[in-house]
Amino acid sequence: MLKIAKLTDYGTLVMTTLALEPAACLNAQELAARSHVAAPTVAKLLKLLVKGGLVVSTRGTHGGYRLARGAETITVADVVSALEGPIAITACAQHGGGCTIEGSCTSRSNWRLIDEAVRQALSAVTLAQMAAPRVQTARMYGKTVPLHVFAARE
Amino acid sequence: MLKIAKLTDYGTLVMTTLALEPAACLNAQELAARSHVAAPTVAKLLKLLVKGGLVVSTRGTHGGYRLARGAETITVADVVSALEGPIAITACAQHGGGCTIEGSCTSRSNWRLIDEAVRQALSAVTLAQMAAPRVQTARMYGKTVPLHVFAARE
DNA sequence: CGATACGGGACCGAACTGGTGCGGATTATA
DNA sequence: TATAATCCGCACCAGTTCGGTCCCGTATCG
Repeated sequence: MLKIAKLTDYGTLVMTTLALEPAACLNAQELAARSHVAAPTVAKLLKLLVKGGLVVSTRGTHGGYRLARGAETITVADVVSALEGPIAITACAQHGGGCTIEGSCTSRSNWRLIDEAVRQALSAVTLAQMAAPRVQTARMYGKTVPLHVFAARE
Repeated sequence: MLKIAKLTDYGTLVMTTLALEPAACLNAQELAARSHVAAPTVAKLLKLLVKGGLVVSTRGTHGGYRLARGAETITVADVVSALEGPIAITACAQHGGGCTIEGSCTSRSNWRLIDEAVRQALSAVTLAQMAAPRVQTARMYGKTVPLHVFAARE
């Protein structure tokens, strides 16, 4: 558990695909084919990524998407934030609401430290690094995850 | 987002409560009162924590719970693992299933590094540290979270 | 024997997630 | 100017998960 959403996982996949061809303007369909993610899902992701300012879109006949910045300047934390909102392990870290039960709340401040550590871990890896091929037989998704998305797609 | 389950949050609260009184054998009701978490929820949490080997239980009339080890040797990662299962940011990290699409899977190995970093972040903080009071007005939960659990419980 | 308290389930409603579809806006090309 | 390609912003749906509650069995102490 404590895992990122599957969509976010797909999102990084799409982003790395995009990072491999910085100059080109790839449309949603093309990105779907290259990343092996279902086309409608890719489209949905791209909208969010545009909204987050990570990719820029071009409309029209030969429109498509490309990274807004260099792949070295985009971190995994950026992608996660764009797709899932601000990174906050605990619910209380954001929206400083009411509920100031200081007495039973001594541990809360420590959560923020953990929060920060996790955020740094995600910020430490850039898209460029993620896109770099590694000589290793990476396995993907066990039985609990729909394989059909990746298997047998052309 | 990317947040731990609310139950896990409560779990750490209960654990720190337990850590404050290592010698005593507190029952579920007492722990609920002290941690300001609903009693049935506390009971549920404790079952999982016992199963995870973090607390030991005593049955009978004056039964209750106490930490299985010293508070300095129990980390937040332990609690999270006990309540949410193994810590794995990405779904593919666990159950090495099929789906060996090496080509489109180059980024997978990098996820494991991030995974490890997050795990270390959670392992770095012990229960003893979480229980240590801090002179700071910690705020808890914004509008999106049920306050009634904490507010007005005697 | 009886009261107390843990243990392991089943259970339910609400919220979220992944995934799909459709009408509208924008741009290049013929 | 007309047409086709493409992005955009929703609304929608089914499945799953999550938080939370309840019940009954079992163990221990007095």
